Amino acid sequence: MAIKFRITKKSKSSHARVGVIETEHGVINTPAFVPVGTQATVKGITVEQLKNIGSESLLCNTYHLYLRPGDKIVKKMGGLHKFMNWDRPIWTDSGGFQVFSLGAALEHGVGKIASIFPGHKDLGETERVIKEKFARVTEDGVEFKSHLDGSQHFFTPEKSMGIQNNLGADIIFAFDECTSPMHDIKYTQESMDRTHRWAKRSLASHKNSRQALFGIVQGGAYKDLRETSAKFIGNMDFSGFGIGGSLGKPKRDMYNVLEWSIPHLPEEKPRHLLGIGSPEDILKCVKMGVDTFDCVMPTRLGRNGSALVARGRLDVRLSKHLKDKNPIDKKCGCYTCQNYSRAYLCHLFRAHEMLGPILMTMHNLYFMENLLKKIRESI
RNA sequence: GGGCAGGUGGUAGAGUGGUCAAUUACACGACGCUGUAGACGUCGCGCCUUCGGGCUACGGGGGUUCGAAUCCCUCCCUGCCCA
Repeated sequence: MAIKFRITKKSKSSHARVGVIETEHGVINTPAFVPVGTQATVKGITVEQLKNIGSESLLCNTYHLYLRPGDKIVKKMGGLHKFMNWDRPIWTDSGGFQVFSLGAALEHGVGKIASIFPGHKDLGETERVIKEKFARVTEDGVEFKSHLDGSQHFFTPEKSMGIQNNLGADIIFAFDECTSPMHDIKYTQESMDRTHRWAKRSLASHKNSRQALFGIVQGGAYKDLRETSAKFIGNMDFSGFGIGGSLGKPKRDMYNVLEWSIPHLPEEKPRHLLGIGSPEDILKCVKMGVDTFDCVMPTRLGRNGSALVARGRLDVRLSKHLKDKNPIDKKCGCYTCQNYSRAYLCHLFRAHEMLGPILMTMHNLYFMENLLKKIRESI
């Protein structure tokens, strides 16, 4: 086993648990938030800053690093840890999400959590988007066009494993297809069955004993499918499990998905909820038994001017902060709040100074780290 | 005093007889962001509106024309050059 997972405490009032994932590059105390560093960097901040914030691991993306600089180069440079100078645990996403974000998501004009229903769309627009679709799914794998130069590529479970092996993360994911909330049950089931076959192939081609492979539960927002998928994937010899794919339309769908899936996953292995990470969601999902989360939200929001605060978000770009001497949050212990006012942050964003996104990213990641720490202590 | 070039919305700067309330950018205002095609995107940005439209606008005034930001006259202002 490339990792060890120890559950140190279980909640009496919920399915929440406290634990530790031990890897070759150190531990991850769970429940944990995993910052996303798609292109071998958490946008805007150094690994030193990330460590000071307290992040114990980060997640990079197979698709992006395969296209640039190329997994072979990363391998030649000594692997991701050495390449990006991060000696703590790293996760890599399998590239399956890009099948979605460059394929169905573009086609349907939605995210993982749909906020619109079909029927309102202009047909001409839809048609055009489909024509320009970047990804095509077949039994063997996914044919896709690079978003960088339009070149053709083909990912299979074996190829994803090979790339992730070259990248050298501690925890890697099986190749899957992330379905859209707009997919009907028929397509979602076909896709899920295919993802199951891909899971077997991923497992079969996974040879590197230093990496832990996580399987991914799919099945959209359909109860039967989620249960089937959780049982199927949960019974396989993975080191942990990711819950991915469409999480439905309204928010409660997502919680249903977890309620349908988690009971079928082995208790003693870690569970990761892919791509979810708003504070409210994490609070609820931990109670349902999720151990780890990765999400671009804190970094993206920060870069775009929104700070996470106890009450929700605070947009420092707003004119009302122009003369505000207060920090984002007086009680926050992060570097940004210890040293800078809202007025200054507001100014940085208006002046398009890069320090703005940097300071805000630091605040938001600290907020998440602090949130998860409090959650761990409260279980 | 003479010559030349100009004066367009918060700013810069298009437009040079009708399709112009006026391209575009910036600024400004608001909203959005959940395994990152995202330090990004969307919307608004003369006034009023029952959202159909109405009204006032391209330095000021006058004129030509069915019609002027666009052509003519005049005044004012700005910049550059010469004295």
